[in-house]
Amino acid sequence: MKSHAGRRAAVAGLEGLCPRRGLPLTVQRRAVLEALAARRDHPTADQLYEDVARRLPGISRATVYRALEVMVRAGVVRKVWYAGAATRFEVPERRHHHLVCVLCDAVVDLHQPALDRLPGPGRAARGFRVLDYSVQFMGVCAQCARSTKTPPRQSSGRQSHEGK
Amino acid sequence: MKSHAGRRAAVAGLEGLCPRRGLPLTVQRRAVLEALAARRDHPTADQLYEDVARRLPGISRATVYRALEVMVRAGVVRKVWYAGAATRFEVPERRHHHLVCVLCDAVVDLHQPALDRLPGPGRAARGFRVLDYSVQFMGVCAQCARSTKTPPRQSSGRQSHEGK
DNA sequence: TCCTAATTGCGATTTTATCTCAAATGCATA
DNA sequence: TATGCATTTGAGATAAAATCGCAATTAGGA
Repeated sequence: MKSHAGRRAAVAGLEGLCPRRGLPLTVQRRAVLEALAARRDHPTADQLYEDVARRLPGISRATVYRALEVMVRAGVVRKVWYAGAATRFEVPERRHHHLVCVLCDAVVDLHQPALDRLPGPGRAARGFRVLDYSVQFMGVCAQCARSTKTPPRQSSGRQSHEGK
Repeated sequence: MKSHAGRRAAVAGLEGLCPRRGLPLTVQRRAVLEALAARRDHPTADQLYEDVARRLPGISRATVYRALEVMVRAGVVRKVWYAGAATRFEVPERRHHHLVCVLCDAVVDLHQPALDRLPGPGRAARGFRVLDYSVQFMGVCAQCARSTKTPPRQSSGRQSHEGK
């Protein structure tokens, strides 16, 4: 039965899940990734759980959450618009941008004049009234780069200072 | 001096809280805003509650949450990196950007080739390894613009200061 | 100062995310 | 193809974050 697994056009990035020993590709993880790829919006973990549970009855909610975390660290999946478990706030002042660490979720302000006058969203955003914008750079902060024990690639992160 | 905020006394945007009847400026709201302005990071609602409770013992957690919501809608405060109460995910594909409605938190993808080759964060981001970036346009979606025409409670909705 | 609408505080409730640990599974190796 | 072992899964409890309803209080215009 696994011989026809590729029939579904192997979801991009799946192979990245197993760079070496340590990140097994389970049916649950595959199902979560396929469920995510099948949507065109930005589903929450719970929405994905609903989707996956339809194909894999009995799957645990925790498994979906864990699968997403693993895949985020492997770079296969990305968090959209998120900063840890809680919403964060700021007072809008002069234009600034954000550096976001994909490993520890830290958000740091960045002032970069070269980015302060970008073109607008264009006609594709008809009906959307733009009030402001900012650029988000996703990457790995210096601290995480250090605490990550020489990763074989750019994946396989470790949770060392994940708390709050 | 008035063009740019940074003062502890007159917190920028506070006057925007009372565009007309309907958004009273309470001591609690002022305290929340001042607590937020006093920080240089991006605190959570709970962190702000801790800060405010030091000056206003007895203030309710719910009040802090509500004050933040009101101020977000008034444009005095902004949510950083947030999409409703839950984290959202996506499979990273070709470069795209996001339109984010500050009223309903909807996130819509936007493809805009003019934004696909922006300059990097520069030297200010020393030590930060950039993996990807995207532009977030904050504003009001068409749906919310319609339903906010003559709001029963929040009158004018917000003041525009786009070129800030 | 008076009056009215809006806000506050409190506690309960909902939503979202994480944890523990025995049992099951993936996968490298032979 | 079978075997061994580290890793993952499932289930429910638990923690964390956010919201809700209502009576008492307060802000702000007249």
